[in-house]
Amino acid sequence: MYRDHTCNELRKADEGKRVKLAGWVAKRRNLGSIVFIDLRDRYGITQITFDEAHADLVKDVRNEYVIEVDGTVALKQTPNPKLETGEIEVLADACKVLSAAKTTPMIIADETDALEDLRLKYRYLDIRRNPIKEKLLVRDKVATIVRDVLHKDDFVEVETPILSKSTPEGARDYLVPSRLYKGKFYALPQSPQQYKQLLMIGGMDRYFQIARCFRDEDLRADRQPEFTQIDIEMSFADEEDIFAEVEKVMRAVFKQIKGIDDLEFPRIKYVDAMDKYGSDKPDLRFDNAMVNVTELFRDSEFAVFKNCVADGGIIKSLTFHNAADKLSRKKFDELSEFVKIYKAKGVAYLKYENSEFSGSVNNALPSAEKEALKDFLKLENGDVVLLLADRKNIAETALGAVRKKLGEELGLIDKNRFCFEWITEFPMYEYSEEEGRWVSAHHPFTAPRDEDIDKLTSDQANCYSRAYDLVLNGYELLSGSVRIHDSVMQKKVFDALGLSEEQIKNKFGFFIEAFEYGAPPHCGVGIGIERLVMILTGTDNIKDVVAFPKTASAYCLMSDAPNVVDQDQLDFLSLEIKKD
RNA sequence: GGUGCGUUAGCGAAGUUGGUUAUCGUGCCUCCCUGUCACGGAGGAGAUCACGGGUUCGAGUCCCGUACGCACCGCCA
Repeated sequence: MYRDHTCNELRKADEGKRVKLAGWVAKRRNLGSIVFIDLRDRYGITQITFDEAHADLVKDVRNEYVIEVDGTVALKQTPNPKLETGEIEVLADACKVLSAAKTTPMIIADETDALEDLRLKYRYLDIRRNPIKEKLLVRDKVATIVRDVLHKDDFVEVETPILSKSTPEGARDYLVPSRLYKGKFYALPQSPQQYKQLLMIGGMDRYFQIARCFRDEDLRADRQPEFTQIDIEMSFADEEDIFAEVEKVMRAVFKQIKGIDDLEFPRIKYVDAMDKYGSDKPDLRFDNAMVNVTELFRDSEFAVFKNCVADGGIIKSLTFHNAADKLSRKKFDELSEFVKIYKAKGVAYLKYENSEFSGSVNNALPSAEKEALKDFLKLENGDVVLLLADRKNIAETALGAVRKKLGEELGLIDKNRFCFEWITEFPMYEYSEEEGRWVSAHHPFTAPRDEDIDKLTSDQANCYSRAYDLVLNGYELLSGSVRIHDSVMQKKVFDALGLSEEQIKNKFGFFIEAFEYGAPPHCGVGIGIERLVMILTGTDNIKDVVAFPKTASAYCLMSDAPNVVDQDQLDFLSLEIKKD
């Protein structure tokens, strides 16, 4: 036996007790003939004291050595309120080195000066630090709560294949070459989508899985190439059923982890979200909705606005109260540069202070137009109005990005709030310039809105679906949809996507066939567990909640994956590496 | 695929208009210290300034390219 207590277990009441602890040397403080060691394990830290008679025991012990210590619990002369075990120490009389350690390349403490790339290279050391360790513990807790809630509601956890079939129409797949079938490939699942729908056809009624998913696309601060989804599917259910179940899961998670039990789940249609917030995942922790002011400037004396409207564009406004003295000329210049990222030409602004206007378009706009704007937006002294004129989607997206940026910079976001919203009725299709055809906005098994069924193949641009997202604090937490369970309707969607009989058969053959043997109405979701844990733990970096994450270029700094393989391995797979 | 920022002892940073021996903090090593908990004090070691090329009498500093890291746009059914 290496230990009979953990490093966060002993308290005042244990005074005099003989104990055995084991862990890592977090810190060694040598005061001459007395030596203090902070012993660390997963649970916490306990101070071990080696007095004059025993100091020699740890003469050669250094930071991060793994040691086993015997001793007696004693009260500290001066307690340390920063530690849970701060009132006691263990007076050691024996110490055994279980493992020596080299000097670590980074300081292993809550506050480390190491940058992220070094922390990724030595991730196992980083995991010893509380900030990372605690996030992994929260993640474990979330998974436990989710399993608990869903099991109580009769959901069955079923594992689906990792070696699966390449799914066209979507993200790039990670491919795995087959040895037995020369020239053929498995694909790692982007999500268990088709399998879970087949489970519904298999009568599995209520399914869930904590499922690893893989997408070979470029990364972001909130996106990894492999990630985990709480995947749920329900039969004989529609939006109301799945929303209720997801809300139940979220309430349980936030109650047990955050002690919060007043969550709300408002619903916003996709078109309204884009109109008001310029995003399909708006952060509703602050209001500041955009307002369409196109009509006010249809006949504007300001040519830029007038021409924009004449060309079919729109003008969006965004107001910030009491911000006139907080936003400088320089900041607006910066914003005008910022919106160019989103292909907008720039952003204009007006300040209304002391009942007077100023700002970039103050001179360009006649008083009457400014007064009309003031009345329309009910402007008050101290207000700042940003105006962006452009094509509809550019104006919405660019000003929406400004909304998010200034919301953060002006401190409008209450970090302690958790604002959910369901975004509903996403477009059924998006036009792909690249492919020159309509593609599924969600996936081709998504059901259209009942009232749009006649638009499926005739008016793709105005056809909306029964797809939905759950957004939390500006993050897309989950996506889902009511699925098509009718072969005839499915055929129509494939037609709209321009897929031939042949292509349908090749790409989805087995899946389509299954629907001919009795498919129940069903719907489901996939909840991104990393994003949920990110928000619960207050980080904006997905790597913080993944044990062994990849870099922004999908590389593992610790293991150096991906790597070159032996010629033998390639030969088995009948693969040849093409020279550039 | 694109844009921006970054790369200087183990780690984190400074380094001015290009100019002598590259600075600071921390970590590491040695010594001193019986109540520390970011212990304290004294001393010491530790750098091909990411890589390749160029400009220059002279480059950590300026220019070009490459690699890597980060963020964003495209992408992510």
